Amino acid sequence: MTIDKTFDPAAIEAKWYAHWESTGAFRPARPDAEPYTIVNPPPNVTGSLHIGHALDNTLQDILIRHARLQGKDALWVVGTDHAGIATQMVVERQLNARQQKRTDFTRDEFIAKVWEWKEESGGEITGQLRRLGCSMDWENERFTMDEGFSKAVIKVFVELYNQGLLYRDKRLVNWDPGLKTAISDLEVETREINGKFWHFKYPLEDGSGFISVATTRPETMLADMAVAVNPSDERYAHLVGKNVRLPITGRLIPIVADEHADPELGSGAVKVTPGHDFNDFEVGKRAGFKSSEMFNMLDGEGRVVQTSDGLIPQEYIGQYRFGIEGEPTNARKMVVEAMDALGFLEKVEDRVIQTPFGDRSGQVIEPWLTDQWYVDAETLAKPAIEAVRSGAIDIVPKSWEKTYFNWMENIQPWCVSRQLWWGHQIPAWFDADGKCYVAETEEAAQALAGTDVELTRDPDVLDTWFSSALWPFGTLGWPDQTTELDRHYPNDVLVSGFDILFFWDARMAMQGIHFMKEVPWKTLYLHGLVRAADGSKMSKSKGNTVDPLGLIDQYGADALRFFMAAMESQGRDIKMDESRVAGYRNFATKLWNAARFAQSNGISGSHSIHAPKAELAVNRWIIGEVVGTVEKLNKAFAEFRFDGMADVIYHMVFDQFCDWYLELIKPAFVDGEKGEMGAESMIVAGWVLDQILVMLHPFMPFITEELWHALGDRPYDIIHAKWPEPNATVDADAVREIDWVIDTISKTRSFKAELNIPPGARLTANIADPQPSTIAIIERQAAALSRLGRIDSFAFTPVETNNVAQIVVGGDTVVYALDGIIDLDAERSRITKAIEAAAKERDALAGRLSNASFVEKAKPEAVEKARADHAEKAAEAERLTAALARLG
RNA sequence: GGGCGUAUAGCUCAGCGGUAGAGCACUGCAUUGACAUUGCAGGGGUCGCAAGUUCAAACCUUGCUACGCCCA
Repeated sequence: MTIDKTFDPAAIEAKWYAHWESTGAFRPARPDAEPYTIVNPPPNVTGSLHIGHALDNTLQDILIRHARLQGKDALWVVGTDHAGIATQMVVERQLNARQQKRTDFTRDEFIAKVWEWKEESGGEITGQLRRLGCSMDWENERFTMDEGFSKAVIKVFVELYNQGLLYRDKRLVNWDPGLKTAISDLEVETREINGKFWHFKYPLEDGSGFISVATTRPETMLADMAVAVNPSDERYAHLVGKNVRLPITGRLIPIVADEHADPELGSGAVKVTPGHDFNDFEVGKRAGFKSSEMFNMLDGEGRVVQTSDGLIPQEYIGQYRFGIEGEPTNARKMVVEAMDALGFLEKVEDRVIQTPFGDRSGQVIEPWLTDQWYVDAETLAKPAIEAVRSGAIDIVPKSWEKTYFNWMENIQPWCVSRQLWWGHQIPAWFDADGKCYVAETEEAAQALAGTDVELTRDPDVLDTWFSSALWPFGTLGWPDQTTELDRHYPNDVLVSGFDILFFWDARMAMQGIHFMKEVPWKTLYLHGLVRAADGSKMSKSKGNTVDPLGLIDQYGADALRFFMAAMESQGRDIKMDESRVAGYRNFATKLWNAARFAQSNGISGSHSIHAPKAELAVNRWIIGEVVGTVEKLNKAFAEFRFDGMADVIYHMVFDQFCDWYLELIKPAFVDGEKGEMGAESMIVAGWVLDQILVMLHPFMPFITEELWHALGDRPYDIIHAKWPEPNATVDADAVREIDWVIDTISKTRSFKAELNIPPGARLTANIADPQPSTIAIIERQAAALSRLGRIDSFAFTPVETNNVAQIVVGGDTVVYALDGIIDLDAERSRITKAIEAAAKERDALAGRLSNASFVEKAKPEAVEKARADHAEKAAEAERLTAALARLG
């Protein structure tokens, strides 16, 4: 197969992906090999590929492809998340567009519609992950609500309940009045908004005066149950124990002493609304109120309802808590106006208020007293903390450990019930008295309750994260003891953005350790966010998102992937830089053309992963470069340094292989130069190119597979090739020889450019007093020196003229006679600059060496190196000085 | 208020104790032969500021400044 002149990523990407998938290349099919496992963070079934997915999945694919090349039984588990709230919102929006709403249907009808939507429109992202080249095990694609996974979720719920680690409780929750469901602490986002601070006078019951309170939520006074003052606050000591006659409702409430009241803030006295404020709930409990007695004055949408004492005036009932679009009035406004009319409004201040918002709905969260299910996270967190402390889980980069510990050590009960329809319905049934029976099936619950008892199932569903926390083992067949589970749990590494460290990673650690008695993964690799070019966070609302598919269309998936790897340094976000994506497209093109050159010269794939035997220095040298590259790559993989990996392979391909090696062996392929050198170079070049393709494959899977096949008839695809094991070492003699050649050529090019001598000008070189090794090198490398350095010949005699350009290479001074074309002043100034540079370094080293403390205290290697460097620089400066003198 | 991170060439970033690096951008030159999605050569940095530790600091310590994120 002849390689096309132009590299067209689109032409090869679809072809190879389909080939891999249809041949089962992504399946773990090496039962005798060491397993290697990653589970993919399941994207929302409603989702489409954004730039963050591109990063996250590229990193995972690099690790999986690398493991596969190492011969491991690599499994990359893939699937999608049912994403309770997000998916229900999508389908509800569709209904709204047809003037329908969820409640027009029965629960079963609605759920059927969501499944229908999922089958037709869900999972767009799975096709997009394929475009990125991700080698996931699609044949075992999972869904967090598929049958087997649902079984695992129900089992976990029941077991945690039976172990007392999951319980029902009446307490304040974060209630989202937009979505009309409880949400967890993590789903609440605190933002600062400009609000007001209202100061009210509350009249004392005995008519002896007033106590001032200030509040940011005046409407909640309809459910006030106390006024609190600080026990140390002498201004109010005499009032503690007295009662206040609450305006509007006329409720009689006590003045209590509580540390929560801050004497410095406002008047120092605060109103206490236990049913609608987290702090007040605690104050209320300390004041002796049971949670069942606490007043609730709002419904699920944030409208006023009557409190249990029936004291809220009728006109307030049904009013929204505060301003809402399209509503003429609201409870807040009415309370403030009423207090003003009564003469109880002292003043109103502007104030910045920390306000909780639902992260999905954007609504102001209402603390609301309801019955919900809670997981005892504190108990589950303990072994998960220990796992990181002991090193059973290695968090990379380590700096995240502190954040992990800090959160886990202060973890709160996790509210896991949601008032939605789409999700895992909670396996709990209630009898007429509200007694609860938790079991995996209705039959089992009935058995617990007794046959005569009529049961109703809890209508709520579980938090999506409750189910996805089981991903590392639920996808492997748990609770059944499958071979997959046995082989692939614990997973090797989890790759995730730090933004879901608490939401998902920590909860996986807790559930995994609890149910499997082993950590879910040995390494937790956390990466940053991909930011817009200006450093701002990408968001749809800002309109500054970059579409990874657009980048793939423009530059190819390989280029985008390489960009992600190259930019991924630990503990830092990635700023989008399209010019770098373009740069890596150019890199791919470079490789493509190098392969074309190889092919057109009859170079083809090798048959061994071990380095071929080589006599020529250039071949021994490039084999050594491969050895060095493999070592550096292996180290970077061991340390999860993706940027390091990219850097190493990039320079190997571009600099060592294309810029020098191919150029140096060209004479072997050109008639009239050195045809007899060709055979060995062809074999070595073919082998080196193979090693490069394999090493590059995890980063650029498409182009490497294409070139792999273009360069030979292969017994297997590159996706299943073997990671390089050159079985060779770096050859110091070869390195010295090729370094001399490269240095001579570079310095010759450089002086030409600086002296305005055409780069094509062919010159003769003189070395008056060459070292014997130099003569041998020149004999062997004459063709390369001629072709790349434009040096026709070397003479080992002094030149006759003073019109010369001179370069110092190692211990040799190479002199070019340039009568008639050289600008001697320019050459003098060029050499003077070089002398200054060498002398500066020489003197710096001399200064260091003359410092007795350095020689005494520094590491011996450092002293030795300084001596050697000093000798070298001194010799260079001396040679250059002599060269300058020769110019007259 | 607590924690974390970042500050290095015009831009995006490596380097984290022994002579400042890459890619892009910029300047000059080249070019029919793998490659203009090119090649060669070059200019450009008191490594945020200050003090300290050390024979030696971009790198370690402390403080400060600026920016970002997380938690309360």
